[in-house]
Amino acid sequence: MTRPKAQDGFGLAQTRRTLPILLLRAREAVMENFRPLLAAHDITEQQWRVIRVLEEVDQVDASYLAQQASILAPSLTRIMRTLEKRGFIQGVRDENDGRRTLVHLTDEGRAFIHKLAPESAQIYAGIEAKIGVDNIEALLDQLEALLVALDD
Amino acid sequence: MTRPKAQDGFGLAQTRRTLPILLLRAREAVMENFRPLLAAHDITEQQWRVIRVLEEVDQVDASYLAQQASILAPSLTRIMRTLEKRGFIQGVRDENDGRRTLVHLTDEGRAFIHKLAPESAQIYAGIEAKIGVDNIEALLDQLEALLVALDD
DNA sequence: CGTGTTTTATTAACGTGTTAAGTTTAAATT
DNA sequence: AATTTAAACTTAACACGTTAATAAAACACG
Repeated sequence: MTRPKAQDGFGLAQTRRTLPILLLRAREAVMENFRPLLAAHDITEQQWRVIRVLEEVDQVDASYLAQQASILAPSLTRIMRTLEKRGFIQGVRDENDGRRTLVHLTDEGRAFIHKLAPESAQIYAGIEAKIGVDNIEALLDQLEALLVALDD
Repeated sequence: MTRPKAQDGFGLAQTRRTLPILLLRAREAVMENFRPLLAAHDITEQQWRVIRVLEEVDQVDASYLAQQASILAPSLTRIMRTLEKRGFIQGVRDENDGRRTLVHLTDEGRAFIHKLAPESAQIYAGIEAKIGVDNIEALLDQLEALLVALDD
């Protein structure tokens, strides 16, 4: 027995309670907690994602990096330029395949991550405390299930 | 008994399984389904949100509209200019409070929504079919709970 | 081989996200 | 009533999202 589905008169669900809106707001509510830290260190959310992915994988091509960080290729091009200017990453042309750019973190980039890591982990722990670790795990499971279900 | 938390060596959760990334990817996976429809009618996701909110409320001030559509004020200023040029909305200065702009849908804007509504509803139904209505409802509940828990 | 196709990445163009600063109008203080 | 403070936008500046077009390298295969 499901609850009645909230709709208007012509088939559209109310905007308040739809996946697009609630996923957007939930993400916004989560990110709000990280913004002060990121702003204090002059790094954007996307740049932070990129170097964190690099910290986990060492050396990868740009396409894989874009996919892992959920960033489109044109954005990654710009972000890499910024991060390279700042000395956090380095991109080198792949010898075996001249089309590819291999990217890796510099020591400076790694040091930057390690500098922010404790506070970042603390912020995430704070979120876990507010929501409940089990609730978060359940939510993550459902989100992964959604991705699988929608993966054409 | 919860599963072990996936972490790296210094406190950060793996990027693959965190709220920011999974909320982003889930939203992306959902929106992908709507993009063809929106593109075919030359309207952005955000513009569509704005006029859909207006369809539900009749006449509101810009601040409330921005909040309901989850759009920041500067973006809404630009979006309203676009939608007004296209004849879908109209903004009028509030007589009682000269700072406010009251916004309402035009007949043309309403007609536009009604034109897209069936296909939009159909797309959402397709998503519901893939994920399961009960799963979606459960997910929406959890997202709303997250918003409440994080609402400082 | 050489030509056509695919893949990888970049550039271009435009719209939105985000923060900060500026404007205009209301409200609050004194 | 005059000044100050707050509220509701708007503008500006820069970064990212998104699609389409371009460039260069690798592949396919006739």
